[in-house]
Amino acid sequence: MSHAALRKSLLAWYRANRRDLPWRRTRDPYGIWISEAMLQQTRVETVLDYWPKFLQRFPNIAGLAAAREEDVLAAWSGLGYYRRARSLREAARAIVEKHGGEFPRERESVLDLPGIGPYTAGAVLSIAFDQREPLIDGNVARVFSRLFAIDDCLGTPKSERRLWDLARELLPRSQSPGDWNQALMEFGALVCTPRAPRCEECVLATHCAARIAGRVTELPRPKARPAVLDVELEVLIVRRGGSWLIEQRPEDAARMAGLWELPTREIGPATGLFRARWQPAGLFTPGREVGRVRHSITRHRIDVSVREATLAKRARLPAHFAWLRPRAESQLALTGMARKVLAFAN
DNA sequence: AAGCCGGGGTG
DNA sequence: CACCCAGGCTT
Repeated sequence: MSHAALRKSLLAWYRANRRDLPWRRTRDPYGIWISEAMLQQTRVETVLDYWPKFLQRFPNIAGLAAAREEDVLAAWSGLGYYRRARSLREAARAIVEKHGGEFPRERESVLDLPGIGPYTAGAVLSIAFDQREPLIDGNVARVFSRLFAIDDCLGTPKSERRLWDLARELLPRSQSPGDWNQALMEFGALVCTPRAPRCEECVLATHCAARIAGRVTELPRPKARPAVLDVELEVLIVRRGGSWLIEQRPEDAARMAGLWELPTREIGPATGLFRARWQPAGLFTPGREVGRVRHSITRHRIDVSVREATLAKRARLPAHFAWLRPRAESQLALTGMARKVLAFAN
């Protein structure tokens, strides 16, 4: 299929099938940037809940730059990959410092911002500024690897180079590059899906190398995944009035730094994800188990034993403890696991 | 190049 | 269950 015919078919499909997503209703680079940061490794359905609230809370670059980090984390709470939130704020501050508060239009300047890599740079520049910049995300990688029967494992330098070369080559000259990039991603999300792709309704099927070779289900070749680790935790429900005792993770923690969680310790083999014993010792008297909760954090599969507990008499709580008042959850940067356990215990 | 970061939906 | 999602950063 000629590039021209390919573009025509896919753009026609996109015009007829594109979802009406809220961030597709704006041309504001700030809103588009926020959506792209949220969408990193995160499903559209999840972002639908967070994007409007985040924009209401931090309406523009200056507002985000002036915000306290804990407030940005609170708005991000539950989305995961919390470095994205910190980077967003840092990048907003850099834009105020170096670019007069206006989102930069030069690719190199955009790539200099923390949290923005090749994908996000291409997305914001093409969608917000109509620049002829390509992008590769998980969807586009899958579409291309099938369309052109690329055998190399995803993630290798060879396949990366090939994918970006293709993306650059296919980018239309006379049509909106933002629409084209979004058409590719939308097609991957709705038709050329990871499993059970809808080849019967695929407008590119007759020209799909994988389809012609009968290899759709074996492409793309996935990259090897790290082994899963099992973690066993004990989490305490300590009530005072209607409040719950919560504990802040250290600022220098490798993961979820500074976020709030319920008092937690690892029961099984230590992974370093959570502390090994209650701190300080003797503070809690654990009571009965009220239930178990399953959770996962990246490659860790977590089995949580939720226990009621009481504080020792005349306990002196260290400063990293606090009481979470009812209905104050939304204003605090709780971990997703803490939200899950609280919802369960309620 | 490989490992790491959250959390959840889906087949 | 396994897989992977509008990735980026660090080593």
